[in-house]
Amino acid sequence: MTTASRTPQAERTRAMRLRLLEATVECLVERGWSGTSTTLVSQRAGVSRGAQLHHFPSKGALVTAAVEHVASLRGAELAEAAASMPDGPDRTRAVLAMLADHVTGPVFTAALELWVAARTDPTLLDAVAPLEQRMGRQLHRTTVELLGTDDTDPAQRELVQATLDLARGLGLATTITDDRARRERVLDRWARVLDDELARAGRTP
Amino acid sequence: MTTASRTPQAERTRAMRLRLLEATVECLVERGWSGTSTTLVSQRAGVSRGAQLHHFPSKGALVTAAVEHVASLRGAELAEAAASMPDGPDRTRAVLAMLADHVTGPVFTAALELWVAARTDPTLLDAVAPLEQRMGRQLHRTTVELLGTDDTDPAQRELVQATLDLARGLGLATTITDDRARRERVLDRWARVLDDELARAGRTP
DNA sequence: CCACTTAAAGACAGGGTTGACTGTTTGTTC
DNA sequence: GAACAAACAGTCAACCCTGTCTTTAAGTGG
Repeated sequence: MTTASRTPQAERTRAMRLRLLEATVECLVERGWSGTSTTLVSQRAGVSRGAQLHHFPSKGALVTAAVEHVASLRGAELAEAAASMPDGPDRTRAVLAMLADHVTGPVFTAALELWVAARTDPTLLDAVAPLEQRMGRQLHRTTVELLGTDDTDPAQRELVQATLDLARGLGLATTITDDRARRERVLDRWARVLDDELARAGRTP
Repeated sequence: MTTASRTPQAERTRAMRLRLLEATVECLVERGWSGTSTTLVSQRAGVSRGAQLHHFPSKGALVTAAVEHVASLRGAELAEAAASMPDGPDRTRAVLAMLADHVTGPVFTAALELWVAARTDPTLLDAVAPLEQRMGRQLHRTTVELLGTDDTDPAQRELVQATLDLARGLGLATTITDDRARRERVLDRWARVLDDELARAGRTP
């Protein structure tokens, strides 16, 4: 027999790849896109350069995989936050808080780096664009569900879209100047406006 | 004589620097931050590497100067747009259109690249942060003026801030997926909501 | 007209990055 | 257990990027 194996190769592979992907994301967050070299990633992951190139033959392959990894992280983060959403009058504000947490966390930061880099890198764009679209839709759907809006009504739909764009904008602003107080004030205001306008547009909570 | 000079040195210097700065911005827009090498910039500007390093001794100096150049471009762009703002009921929508044009143009794109790069580059951050803050304030002031809001009223102030953050978010979204129709719909909706809420907050037009 | 300063050109070294390549170990399959 | 394939390790060459240095040209002021 082939005997029971001590350490299955599939397992080793998975672990190796995961370490590399996580190191890639860390580098992205700490050093930015141009500061993320394959050498640095392999060092940080504690993986030899040879092993790295075995699993990801090029930087493009590594980063593309990292993009998907980030996407799944984002999905998980989102689902988790959505699960523990309180009911009551403060629900709208809580949903906005969730969005704000999302766009001020490391996963969004990594995504932002990839996003900006992809703008001028066709290869990367091919990998990032569809994923971003998918994530965008999922975020929209989740938000609609949490807010209890009717997505077939243009008014409500566009208000949700505006909310998501606002969140993105706040996230971007945060990367360079982290003014939490300002962010909170804007979100407080937005929550009121949103409830107000959604009610007017005929939301049925 | 002292004689009248054929080509004054001051003029030559100005022209040289301007060519380099514009080439830098072009590179930033077309190639992104990591694709912007000093060599490429000098080639693109039609300036020898020696001359480039004479005017800007380091990449940091070049980019810092480019940041200021971008800032002044942004300021000019803004002032120009603000000057030709129509009166009447569509004024709010026109202001939003101006903001949208601003965040979808090349100058914003270049600024975005610098912004993201500065996040992980202390030297660059020192140059970018104050300028960005200045530009942010100017944009806010201009918007307040154009919308005719009372900036001492928290509600109106926060609505303006939200509007600017929304614009930033739309600009960011545009860099990767340019969905003009969606943008227009969101802005149409937001114009209505904004007028509505500003009226409620007591704006006196 | 001559000393002086600034502008411009281009070669060069040092450092870093990527991916190809060779060799070694470890699991898998017959 | 022997052949085979996959995983892993590390070196190396080619390349690019930055910034220093030397050299040449051009404008300026006495």
